[in-house]
Amino acid sequence: MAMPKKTKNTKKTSPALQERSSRKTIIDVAKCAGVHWSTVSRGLNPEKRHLISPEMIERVEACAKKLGYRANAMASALRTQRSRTVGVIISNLGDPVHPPIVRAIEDRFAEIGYVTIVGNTDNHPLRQAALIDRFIQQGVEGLIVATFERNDPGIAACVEANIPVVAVFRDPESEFIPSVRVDDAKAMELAVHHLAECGHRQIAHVGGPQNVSTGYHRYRGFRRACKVLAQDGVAPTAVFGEAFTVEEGEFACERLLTENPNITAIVAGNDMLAVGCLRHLRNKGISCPGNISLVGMNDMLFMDAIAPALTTISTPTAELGTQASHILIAMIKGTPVQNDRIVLKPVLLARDSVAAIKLPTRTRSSDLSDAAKREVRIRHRQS
Amino acid sequence: MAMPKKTKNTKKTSPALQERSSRKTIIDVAKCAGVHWSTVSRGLNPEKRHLISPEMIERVEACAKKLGYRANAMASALRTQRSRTVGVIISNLGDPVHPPIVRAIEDRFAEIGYVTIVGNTDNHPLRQAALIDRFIQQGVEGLIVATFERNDPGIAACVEANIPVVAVFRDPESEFIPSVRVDDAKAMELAVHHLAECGHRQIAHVGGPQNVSTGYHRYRGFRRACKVLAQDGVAPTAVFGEAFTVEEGEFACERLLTENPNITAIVAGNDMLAVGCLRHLRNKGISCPGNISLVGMNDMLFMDAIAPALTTISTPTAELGTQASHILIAMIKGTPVQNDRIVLKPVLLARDSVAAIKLPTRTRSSDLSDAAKREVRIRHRQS
DNA sequence: CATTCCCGTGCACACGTTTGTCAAGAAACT
DNA sequence: AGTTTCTTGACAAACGTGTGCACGGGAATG
Repeated sequence: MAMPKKTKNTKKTSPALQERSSRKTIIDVAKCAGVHWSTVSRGLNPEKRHLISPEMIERVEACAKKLGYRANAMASALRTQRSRTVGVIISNLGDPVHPPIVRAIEDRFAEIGYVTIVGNTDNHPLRQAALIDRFIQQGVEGLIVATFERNDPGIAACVEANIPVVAVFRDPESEFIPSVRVDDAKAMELAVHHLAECGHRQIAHVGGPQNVSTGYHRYRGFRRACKVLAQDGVAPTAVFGEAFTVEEGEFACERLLTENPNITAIVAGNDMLAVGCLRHLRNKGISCPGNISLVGMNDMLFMDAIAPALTTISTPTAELGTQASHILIAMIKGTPVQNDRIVLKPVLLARDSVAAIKLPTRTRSSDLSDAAKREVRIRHRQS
Repeated sequence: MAMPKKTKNTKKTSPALQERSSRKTIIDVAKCAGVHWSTVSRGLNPEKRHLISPEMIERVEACAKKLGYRANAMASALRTQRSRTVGVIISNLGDPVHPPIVRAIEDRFAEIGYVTIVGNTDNHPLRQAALIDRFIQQGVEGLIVATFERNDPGIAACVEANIPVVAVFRDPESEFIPSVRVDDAKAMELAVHHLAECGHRQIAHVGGPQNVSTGYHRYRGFRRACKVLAQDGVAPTAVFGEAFTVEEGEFACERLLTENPNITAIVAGNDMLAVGCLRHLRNKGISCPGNISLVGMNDMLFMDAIAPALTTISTPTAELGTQASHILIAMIKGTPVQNDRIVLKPVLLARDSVAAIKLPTRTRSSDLSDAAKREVRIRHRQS
């Protein structure tokens, strides 16, 4: 056979590869400009551009634009080991609390030319594990995780893979993981104090799952606040939903009211649960705030438009995402991060779902209102 | 053997590269299993696995697991020209219509091992262009875009780059771009007919921007429906917001009512605009539905919980995302796609923001209710 | 004018995979 | 037993880019 043994540049590549080869490479640009492609690489890279003469840069850029050249991010990532990609893991984009967080993260990383990939776990631990795996495999430079449970085993996989991770919205209670969250316990204290000020004494908590830090800390904050006010006759009760959903709130509220028909106020662990409570109350013909007052948490979108406008604790979701991004960016750059345990302050938004009731005997709301009152802003959402 | 002349694998790589080198490669696995790395590659690749003996596969897999090997997606993508990545472009994740769409897309692509990257444009055309550019550069295999305007120039960049694109939620009016959307005109017809049935004759449209297909088609549908019912005395009016936001709805509603104080019903182009209208009405002390009835569109989350519960046209957002994903997956695989112009049916959800008013003279609601009535489902959201 | 220095460019290797080709060994058939 | 067929693993060439190193030429200096 007359075939030479060195048949390198023949059509060895599979047909599938050729199809998309319309994409221009650095070599095409070099050919167009009549220079070596390494020169093109430097001319197009802002950090190495100073090595190249200005007119050469101009020539290269002109050719690149003419050919519609776009650098191949995969090749670049492979060579530099930097994918310019971060991952965000949440339980469910459909939950209105998450989109603002993700939005803020995407914004911050877009600013530095990074791309954001998202994944939903629906609170399945193994789906979370699979997601983290896929993202690491994909080469993410960092991860922002909103689904960590307390002492989550999934954390191990991340630190083992030596990839920067920050927890947002939850407290992983791990010394290795920076976190950004709101002061959940404080939030519940605000709610309880507000209700006590309004004369409520039989206060119940409709909480979320206790294996996630938000549910746990909020319940603790609720109990602590009640204990502080025990001298005033504040008596706590609590039921828990299996998840932070409207349905679970509805069920939990039903259980609560059958077991404790005499409560006058509910602190929900979440606006979702609060909406569930509201639905149950409406179904049973119980007036809110006429018969029972209700406080939610997070101030999700439209919580000021529902009936009754929900008194709730606002959570700065966008700020959460922004702060988490700042930390992660610092970690990626290798910059030392000064404060990696950020706890934001919650604010009570007094609206229409809480009513004052007549105090039974002595009135001593004055001394407990002192500290609490400063935290309260009576305002409706403007934006 | 003492020092071969081949000293290639010396420490030539920059220190930055070495840091992360804790990551195991296919070579580590091969060394562990005592075979050539090509064998490892095939043993781990389901499609080529049949070329390898079962016990060898087992050995390779054991080593891979032992070392915690994760294939480098970037290298794989570079070699195969397939990144297993898709991009989703929306205007704003903070708009409650979008998250369910994105969620559905992420789900569908996760099923086939793909990763989803998202980007927000805030309706800036150049930000959209930049985003498309970044995504293509990133090597996405396909794009789902929810921000195309009518005859959007950004489409050109996509088809030129020879990358599959499908438009969702909007109609790009381009022959090259498959699309999945709801029948906007039909939706407005449902609304107008419903109002007419309830006795309304002075019906106004608070519409969105006319350069986006949704705003445009909804206005056209509104006008068409009014024209059909002109014999019954239905008179149309219209004002437009600059964007689909609550604020724009508020302003538009104000303009509408100062210019046309005698209207009795409003068809909003969007639930956001509807909520804006509601806010203006409340501020002015105008009762809804007492004085003015209101119909929204999309049935965003909590639209059944606001006051009054909003009568609106439901949009199957998740279905939108799912259908778009199916089309895009087919395009990526190269499978011919049978129907690439999907138009889903809207459904009217009658709730509390529409009230019947006494008809002025002759009552002939019977004949126009025949066709319309079948489309109406009186139900409140269950989930 | 000769030497030194520096600036700009070209060369070649490496990043970690996938995959066409091929040689060697086992099995099966004549 | 010899030959063919089949199985299995090894080899090496890419994918497109970044970057250390070497080299060439012009300017500056003695």
